[in-house]
Amino acid sequence: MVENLVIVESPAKAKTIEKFLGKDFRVISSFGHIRDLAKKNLGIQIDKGFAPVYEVPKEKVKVVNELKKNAAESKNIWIASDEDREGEAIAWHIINVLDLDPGNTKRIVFHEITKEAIEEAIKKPRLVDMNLVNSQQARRILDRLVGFEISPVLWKKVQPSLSAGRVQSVAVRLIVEREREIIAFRSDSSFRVTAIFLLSQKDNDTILKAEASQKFTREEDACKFLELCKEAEFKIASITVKPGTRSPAPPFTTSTLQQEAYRKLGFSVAQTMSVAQKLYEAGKITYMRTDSTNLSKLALAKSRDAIISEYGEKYSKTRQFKTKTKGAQEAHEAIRPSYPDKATIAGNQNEKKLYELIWKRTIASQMADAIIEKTNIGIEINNSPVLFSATGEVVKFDGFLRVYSESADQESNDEERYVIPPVKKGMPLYYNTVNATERFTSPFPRYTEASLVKKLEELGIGRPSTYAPTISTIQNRGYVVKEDRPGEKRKTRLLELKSGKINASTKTEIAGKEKSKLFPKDIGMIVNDFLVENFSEIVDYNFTADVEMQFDEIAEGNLKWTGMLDKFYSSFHKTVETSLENKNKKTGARVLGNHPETGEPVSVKMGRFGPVVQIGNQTEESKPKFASLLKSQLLETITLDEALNLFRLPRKIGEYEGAEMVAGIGKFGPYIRHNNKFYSLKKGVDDPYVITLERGIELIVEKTNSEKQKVIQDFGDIQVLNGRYGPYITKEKLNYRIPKGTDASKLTKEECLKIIDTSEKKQKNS
DNA sequence: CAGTGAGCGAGCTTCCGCTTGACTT
Repeated sequence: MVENLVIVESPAKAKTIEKFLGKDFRVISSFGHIRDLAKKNLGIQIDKGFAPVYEVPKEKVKVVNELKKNAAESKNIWIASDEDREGEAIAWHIINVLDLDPGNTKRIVFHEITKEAIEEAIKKPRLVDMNLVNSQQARRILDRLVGFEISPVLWKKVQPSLSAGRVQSVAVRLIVEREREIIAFRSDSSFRVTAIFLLSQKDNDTILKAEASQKFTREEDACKFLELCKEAEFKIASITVKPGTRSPAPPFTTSTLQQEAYRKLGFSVAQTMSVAQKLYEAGKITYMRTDSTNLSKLALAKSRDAIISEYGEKYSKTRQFKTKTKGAQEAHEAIRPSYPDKATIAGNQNEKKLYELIWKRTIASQMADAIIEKTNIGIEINNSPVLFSATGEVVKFDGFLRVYSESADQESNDEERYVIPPVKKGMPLYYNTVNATERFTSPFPRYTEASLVKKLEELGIGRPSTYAPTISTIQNRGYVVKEDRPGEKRKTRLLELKSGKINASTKTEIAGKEKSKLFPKDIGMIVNDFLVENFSEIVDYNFTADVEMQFDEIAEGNLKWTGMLDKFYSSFHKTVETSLENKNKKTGARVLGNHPETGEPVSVKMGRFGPVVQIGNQTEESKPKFASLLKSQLLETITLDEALNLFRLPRKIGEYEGAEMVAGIGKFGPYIRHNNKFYSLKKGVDDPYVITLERGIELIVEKTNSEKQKVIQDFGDIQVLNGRYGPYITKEKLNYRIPKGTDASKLTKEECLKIIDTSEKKQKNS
């Protein structure tokens, strides 16, 4: 018999707590929820007051048995799941599934994993709070109703296997609407005038960079202004110095960690979570799924010590940050190093990098403000009312900046902080260069995974444990895609005034280049439009916030959960039925115009295998012609010309060795086909619309040669091949690594078999 | 690996939030 059994949600937490509590306590984990609505069917008996049908999922049976066994061996049972509505529900499910006595099972909570906090919690056990449990049940059931009633509508009206939900559908909506803003955006340009001034005509080294207060829409006006500058006298008219301070950002929550790890380390949201999980399991950081910016007293004290010993007393400033996020439940601490005195850790590169980021952010949050001095200098011109101004910044005391400063989402175009040379009012200045550069306005940027998480968090949609999975879901469903886009060339004009001469030139720059951004796909746009038309309430940006207010009321005991669901469902279910009334499917169909030669209608729509262009209609005599859209094209924006162009491929380009050569664009990009073999065209070099027979032959020869080099040794069923990462052995479609330092060209068949054998054994053991 | 665009239609797909491994490459 064990005196005390403590049940927590996470096994890593169990391990830590067991150390604090000593011999009389055994600590085990439930691994999160142990029970959920039935997987099959709805799992809700709507006509019986929304009675949920709970079941222990297959993968949780083992855990549940383990919990039962331990419970039977223990005198006192303490349930220490998190203090939020999910945690409360977990406690309630445990009591039910293990058949414990609700009056005699002790519910305890703590927000930080410190000895003090746990001992304190043990002193104040309470009972399970049924109001909180009911608010979780309302949340769970509402999500099931929304997801499992709307998704089947999509299967009927749009395509099978699609999905909709309170969280994912809003995430898709954000991306679709942003894309439409970008599509509708028309760029403007204007000329921005910048100058480099010299303090004396003799000294070329001390310069003052400044910008004109006025921009010019037309090139002639910019040019006229430069003409004035050519003759002008410049003088310093004003100097203003403003002191200011800058404060550190709060310690990391899941969302801010994901954002910073993306901006500073280039990690995807999923990658950040997986590395953080490793650090957590190794005891190096606190829990990584949190919405709280709170630090434990212990962490505050340890950080303070670390700062004072490393940087001195004046760099320390203990702060506690208030969590501002909508709907935050604050069951945990912020994400911080377990031991703030350790600036670095052992581990792989990514673990080290992420740890250091967390360490810096935490430490910086406990450091003094930086003291800044901003200087603004006004420069007058004697022959024009336009002013120039120079701004500079001097850091008087670096404070937290010594360790860390937060990155911004968009790289700003402004030049980095710049130190103004010593100047005096009335001082004359001499221009070195004055440039008028054409600058284009840009639309709102597309979302990255991380900036989407930020936006969702602002709207109070989703939870720390679901940000990463939500982003995967909307990509897996094909609603959105994360990719790079090359951008387009654009011409910009540049006027340069130097040594009394104005020089005009045209430059090309790349506009709209994107890296790892989220783009909507046609099916995402179609589903979104369908949901906005039929379920505007659910995909409203405020829907979650509205129902969250009601869940809070339930948790407070002011609202009955079944009543809340009843009210929601009666109107929601009506919209489900209305949405099924319209017989037509939603295909995103759009008529582009008529074929210039045959006059047949040309249209686009979502077909069975993806978006297609169609020429003509199905009649008794004739079948329509079809062509797939390219990956970069959207149903919504494709033009008649672009659509017709798709029918020019596949294209015969000639004959080679008695067989036809054809150029086309396939699933994996542009190709030529010859003798039923495919050869990829070179990116940025070849174009399937214009590629010639000669170039095609070149590509075929090139590929055949490299294939020849690919086979190093051939023993029939076993081959030694040259791959992307060097030589390897292949047998029955399985690949094996060759030990380092082996000469692949001298391997015998026996040696190969030996390598295969040992590597298979290794795999079995690991 | 790279095509297809209708055809009978059974049976399946799907949500959000808690937690980790078990998988494969």
